Formats: sequence, structure tokens, C-alpha cells
Amino acid sequence: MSESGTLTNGEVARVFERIAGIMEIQGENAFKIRAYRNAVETLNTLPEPIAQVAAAGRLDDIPGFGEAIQAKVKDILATGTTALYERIKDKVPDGVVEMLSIPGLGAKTVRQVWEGLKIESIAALEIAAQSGKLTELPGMGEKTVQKILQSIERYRRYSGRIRIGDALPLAESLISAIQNFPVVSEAHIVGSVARGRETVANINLAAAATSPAEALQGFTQLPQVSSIVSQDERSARVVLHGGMEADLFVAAPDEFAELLDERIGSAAYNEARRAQTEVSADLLKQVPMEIRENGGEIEAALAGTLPTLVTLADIRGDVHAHTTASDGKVTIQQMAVAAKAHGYEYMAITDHSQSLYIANGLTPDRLRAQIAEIRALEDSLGIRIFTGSEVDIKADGAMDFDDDLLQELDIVIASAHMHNNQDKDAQTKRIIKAIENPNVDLIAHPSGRIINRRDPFDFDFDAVVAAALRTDTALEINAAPERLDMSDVHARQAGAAGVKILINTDAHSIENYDLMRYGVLVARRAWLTPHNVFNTRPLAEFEAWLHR
DNA sequence: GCCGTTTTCGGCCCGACTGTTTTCAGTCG
Repeated sequence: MSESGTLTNGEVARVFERIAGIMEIQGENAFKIRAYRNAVETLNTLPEPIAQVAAAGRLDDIPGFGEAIQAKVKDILATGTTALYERIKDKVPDGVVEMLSIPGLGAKTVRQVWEGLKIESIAALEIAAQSGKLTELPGMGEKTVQKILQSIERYRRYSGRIRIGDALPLAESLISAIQNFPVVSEAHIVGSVARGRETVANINLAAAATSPAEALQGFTQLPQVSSIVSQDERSARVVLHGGMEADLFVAAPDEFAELLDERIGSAAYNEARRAQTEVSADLLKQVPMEIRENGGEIEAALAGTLPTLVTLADIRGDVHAHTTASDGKVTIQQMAVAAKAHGYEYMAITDHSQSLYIANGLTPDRLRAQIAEIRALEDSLGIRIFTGSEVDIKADGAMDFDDDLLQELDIVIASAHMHNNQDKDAQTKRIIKAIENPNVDLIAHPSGRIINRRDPFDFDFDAVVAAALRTDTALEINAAPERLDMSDVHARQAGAAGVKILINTDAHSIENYDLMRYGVLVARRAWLTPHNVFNTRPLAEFEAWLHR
């Protein structure tokens, strides 16, 4: 644990996460545990550094931060730990707490595995599962063991890759510090973060410096840095607080263009570029960073057919958002004001439908009251507010509201949140049935994946694209960094087929509107232009499509 | 542990799914 006074929100959150995990295994009060987990969630989504909030004496303003959690935040910021954690940390081994991150393993099972079989790590759990020892436990059958083995495999596959939503802000904080070094004339994020990949293994940065040695020295001494892995005359690799690795590559100013050229594209891109002798450096400069993946961009540059990719400035509306009526954090009015502040011409309120109890989904009566509320508010706010709903797709593909209610809404978003373990054929039919409902305008987060946590469900994407095209139904690029769904690959396929694509943040708070840029990154990686992304259209044209 | 004009205690998101259980516990969203 770092002793410095500049702990990140993520580091503070990790202490609370460990506390919650230990308490959970010890069977403490579930609500107490939830209070800590809520604090973790809050810290991970807080729009400013918790150290700054604490320094300004504003911890009390954070919802869910009461007396006890505030005191612990202060402890952790000052000392890297807190008395409660020091008292309980040795009661449960770290490896046992880590087992909680295996999907399908809850606190009760972990405790049983630990106390019953003396298993104290995921590796030991895997061996016990393979040898059949695990089935000695009561309630532990062959199917459960197989599920655990699959979960361990998936956990291994996911770990080590950081989501772009975590990596990009960290890269930006490093680059702005580096740009302030007197010897540095220019510095940029490069590598997979610059290309906007959905997950990255590390952060790569490049700087032009009159004194490379001084620039590297400054880099390794930044407060974000926890330790130095390696260093030579032209580069340094460090580990950041939180465990991510970051590399800085340095060149003299007159050699910097060449360095950037080498460090932005993927390995496949660099290889293809070297093989193409007729392509000039000037021509390659026109290739947008995000598509330097050897996916046809070099050929397009040569042919003069590079796309003009969609930008954040092209977006005119964000039409997927939640309020306190379901699981959002603020009111209709606050969301509308925030959307207007983002320069949008239109937005939509799309709270969850009745079946999603966990998110306090709206009943038909509550939704009708909300429609009236929006109509009464809209004129005073200076932004077009579409009435809408994020309606659950039921197991058989039917919508969670009757058609007469759906017809009363400006926009209907269909989402598969539940019943997603059906076989490929059934799942595909179900999504297509939703697409074919004439009231449905958009399919949200089509694959249902949660990056690093849940695989996409099994469905026939080709058939979904064909159905969307046939019915003029849009498909979403959900910009939430844990979703980014459609993926870049699916979005490119859908865009090339001519399907309307909307990029939405699925905002549950005002701050969430800022996540739009991650959705735009996905769209750019998918070669999408403003023509493909329909929420770049002016209000009249967008509205005409909704009422088609 | 947090929260609150039904405030200083008693609630706190609640139903579905899965596998194993013989009537339900654990996990998840």
C-alpha cells in the first residue's frame, strides 16, 4: 500500500473491497457489507479525485458516505490503510477473498471450501475441482464443479486486461504531467489506448524531449508511479499504483514523428505498413489512429477511400438514460439540463420496465405519470425530451409492456437483461421477435456482455443485422466502458450492412453523459461515419425516423 | 453501515434460476 498522499480513487476503493470480501466470508450483516460495496462503486465512478474531495471537506456531500466510511476514507488517504482493515485482514487469507471473484462462487460456498477442505487459493480450488475432491462438500454436485472450472478459466482469460474506461483517464493524467516537463515539447498517448481498444494490457506514451534522460527521470518520479520495472536511454517502464504498467518512449523533437508512427499502430499494422513500399509516410498520416489495425486501412489510404470517421462533436443527442424513477441517480430535469449542457438537441428518458424489479422498473401507471411529467417540463428546459422506456424483452421475445402503451412513447428501447442463457436458436429468435415489433426503435447493448465479467450471449448476429435492416430498427453502441456493446467488430459489420446505429451512454447519472467518447471510439474503430450513426442527425430528421 | 419530518430505530431492491435438496439454499442481476 502506498504511503503517498495521492492515492487514487481505485486504491481507496480496493481497501473497502477487501473489507467487504472478508466480512462477507465471515458472514457479517449483509447490509453492512452492501454499505462498503456501495462505497466501492461510488469511488469507482466519482468524477473527481477522492483526495481532492476530502481536502475540501466535502466527503459529507457524497451519498452513502456516513460517519464511519468518511473516517475510514480519511485514514486510508493519510496512511494507506485503516484500523478496521488491519484488525481483520489476517482472519481470511487473500486467496480466499479472491475466490469471491469467480462467478458462481458466493460467500457461503467459499467459506465451505476454505474451512471444509483447507483450500486457500484459486489454484488450489482448481486442483480440487479436477480431482473430484470438491464433490465431497454437501450440496456440491458434478455440474456445479464443471461451472466452477469454466468460471476459473474465464477469470484467467480476463485478468490482466484493463478496460479502456479505466486506462484512458489514467493515461491522460500521466500525459498531462509529462507535457508539463520543461524538456518536453510534445507528448501523446500511443499504443492500444490511443487506438481505443476495449481492453488494454498496459499504457504506452511517447514524448519529444530535448533531454530524454530528464524526461524519463521525471516520468519515473510521478506520484502515480509505484515502482520502476526497467529503464534505458530511450524508454522507461513503471508499475502504477493499482498494478497497471506504463511505458514512456522518448525521442528528440526531430525524430518524434517517426517514433509516433512506430508506436500508434498495432503489430499487424506495422508489419503490413513495412511490406507496402509504395505507401508514403504522408499518406499514412491520414489513417485515423483507431483503425491502425491492419483491417484494410492501408489499402483504403492507397485507394483514397479512407472514411471520414464520426467524432464526438457530431453527436446531437443521447437517447438512453435513467432517472430516480428506476435506478438512475437524479431527476428528469437534472438529466435534461445536463444533456443540454453537452450541446445536445435532444435526449430521451428511458427508465426500466416493470419486470426489472432489481432496478425498480416502472409499472404502466408509473410510466404514464412520467410521460405526463416530461410533457409538463419539456418547454421550460430548451431541449427536446423524448418520452421512452428501456423495455425488457421477455423470455419468448414478447415485450414487457402492451403495444398500446408502447405506442404512447416517442422511443422504445428493447433490452435483454434476463433469460439470456437460452440456446443460440431460441436467443436469436427472441431478439428478432423484439426487432420485428413495430413499436421497437432500438436494440440496446445487443450481446449482453460485461467486459471482463460476462461473455456475450450466444446468438446469430448476422440474422439480427438482417432483421434490423429489414425493419429499420437501430442497433446500439452502448458507451458504458463495461459494456461497449455492440463491439467494434459487430458495429463494423452492422454499419457496412447499412443498419442505423445509435451511440448512447445509458446514463444513470449526470457524469455518465461524459462516457459518450468511449462509444465514439468504438464507432471509429468500426469505421463508422456520421452517415452510419443516426444520432448525429438533426432533431427533425431523428424524430421523423422515430415516428416512421 | 447508511438513512430519515412516519428521524435516533428499523428498515434496507426482490424475484428467477440452478442444482441438488426431498422442500430449498445459494447466487445473481
